Amino acid sequence: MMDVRALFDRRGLRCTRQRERIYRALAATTSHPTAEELHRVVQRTGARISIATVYNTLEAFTRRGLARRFSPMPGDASAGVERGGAAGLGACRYDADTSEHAHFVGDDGRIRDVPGDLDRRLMAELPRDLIDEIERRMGVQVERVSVKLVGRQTGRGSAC
Amino acid sequence: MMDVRALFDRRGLRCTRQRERIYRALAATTSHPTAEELHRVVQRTGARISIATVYNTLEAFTRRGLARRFSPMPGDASAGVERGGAAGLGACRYDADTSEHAHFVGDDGRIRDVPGDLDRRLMAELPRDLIDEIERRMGVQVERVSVKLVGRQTGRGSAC
DNA sequence: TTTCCTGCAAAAGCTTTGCAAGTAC
DNA sequence: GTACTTGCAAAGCTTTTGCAGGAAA
Repeated sequence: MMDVRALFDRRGLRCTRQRERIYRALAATTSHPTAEELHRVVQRTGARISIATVYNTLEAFTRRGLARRFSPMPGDASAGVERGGAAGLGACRYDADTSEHAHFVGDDGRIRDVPGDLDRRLMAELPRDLIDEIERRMGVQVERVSVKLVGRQTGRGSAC
Repeated sequence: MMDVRALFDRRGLRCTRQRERIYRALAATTSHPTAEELHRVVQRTGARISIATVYNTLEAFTRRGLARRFSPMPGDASAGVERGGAAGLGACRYDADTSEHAHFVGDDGRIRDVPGDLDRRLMAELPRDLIDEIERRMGVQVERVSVKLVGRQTGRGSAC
């Protein structure tokens, strides 16, 4: 069990029942849930909570670095967006793992983490000097490099 | 001047005045415009066109591989989304360049292409055998690798 | 006790859709 | 002539917001 209160303290967030449950639910899964999904999960634990609070809380988490947010839509493959869904896209997905890691986005829109060791090797292959040159030439400062693999599920896979 | 009609033909799309203008407008810019922006541009050329048609057309283009779509929101930086914007996120952005290329997303939400040569070097650094191993371990087939650089604008830059 | 958070309902924004009229082929 | 497109307005979904009551520190 982790000390969520300390975590919140460090980021200047008040520790409320709702926030704690949301955070625990988010940290307990690797499924990159949507706000709606988290809402359902938290409610099932017997807490009174509104969807607006879930959104507000996730926004707060994201801004304080306690969570990452991903926009809907498999990259731009347009697949995975079954029906006329939301504002055309689906809903944002969230992750309590804020570390730099690669994702695989399948044609069903699901986001899966690339296994840690492969992920690290992938990131390590991106040469720092090339990034430096991009910064110089484009007049920018690169803060994060996001690698997304887009494709299809073909089997069960051996790694989680 | 390009033969848009032939392009459409090859993809099984009827060539209408509206579609042709939308395509030309999209192909003529590197600014990754939104549907709304394209709508304005096309209207300025003196064409009667509705926003719904722009959306429908861009959807058709995206599905037939004539355009790429990007979800709003700088990765997940949450920055760049100034005000309570759209459904919280902004609007999707489009690009007639469907080739595999890296993007830089600034804190203002603007998307810029990484200059061609740097882009190619960056993509080339991703080792095929590592991707292969990811496919094997995860039980997936990787169809595209999307690299996105997230950061801030610091100067004018020397390259477009 | 002061400041922040929650819930509710309403608003906002992007995108899609139903339908009648129009147009490409 | 047939099948696909367009325009319009309305609907749809996700996310934000205003406000009054409640809770954290």
